[in-house]
Amino acid sequence: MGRTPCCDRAAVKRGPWSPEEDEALRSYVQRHGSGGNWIAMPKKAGLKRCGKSCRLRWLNYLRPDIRHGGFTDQEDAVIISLYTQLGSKWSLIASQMEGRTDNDVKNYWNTKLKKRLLAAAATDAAAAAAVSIPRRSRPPPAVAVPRPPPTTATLTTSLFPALAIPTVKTETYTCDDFLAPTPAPAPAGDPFAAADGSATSASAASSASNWSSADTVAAGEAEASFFLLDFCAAGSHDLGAAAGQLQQQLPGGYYYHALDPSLSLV
DNA sequence: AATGGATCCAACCGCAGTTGC
DNA sequence: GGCAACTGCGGTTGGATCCAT
Repeated sequence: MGRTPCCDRAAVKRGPWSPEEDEALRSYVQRHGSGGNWIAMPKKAGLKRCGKSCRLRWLNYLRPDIRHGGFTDQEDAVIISLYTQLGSKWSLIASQMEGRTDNDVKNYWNTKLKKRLLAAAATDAAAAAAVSIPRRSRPPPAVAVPRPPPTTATLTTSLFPALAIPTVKTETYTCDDFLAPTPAPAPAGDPFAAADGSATSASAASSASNWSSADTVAAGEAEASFFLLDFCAAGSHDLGAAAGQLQQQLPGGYYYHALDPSLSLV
């Protein structure tokens, strides 16, 4: 037995909204709210629309606080970061971005960001092949550091200081945190897979990360890891400086990190 | 100017979770 | 506890627009 339809499809209008319908919906919601009942609302507002359609139109288009298009680089970074940590939880991601809807973020990811990541991953792979660097084959760092036990601490970063993201990391980072995980085979159909068939950091960004640090997502895969490894090996524990240098050395990449300079490597 | 492919994004669909009876 | 109604969400679709040829 199928699910009861939310409305009579034959009796409701579908497709693009007219300016008159928009105005009717806007004025009704602004005067009365949705009344906690989107199903009953269209009739009260004089609209021949399904309640779900009204709700979607209001949330995604008519709400006064919505911004459309023109995503900034900072917003790109936030989306990539949150996508890596949360996966396709578009509503959750959008809730951390002022004036953005889940639909907007989802569309932006699917039409632009994902392609940008794909292109960057391809460039990355070509560059790595050109210099014949054995990826993830370096010896372990000389610095032996104890890893703090995982917690559910709130992660505070410079880009979204008040964002409470469940994370398995404490706020103390170790050099180990900047190592890419053991290369896993890419899932079937992974567009970001490396030439050898292993998953890349972009794979992770596209399907929820398995990186050990929530803040080094998609960090240019091994290049970023190696850089931070060297940084640690050189004896520096200044995470803020590491982030800055990494950004300079791998410009225009798809990596993202919002390392809080107040944090430090141990 | 015509056309066909690519891109964008609003809107729809169906499922899962929540709520109230 | 069971059921139906409702809400919220993520995936997908299709029409409009853009752009290259």
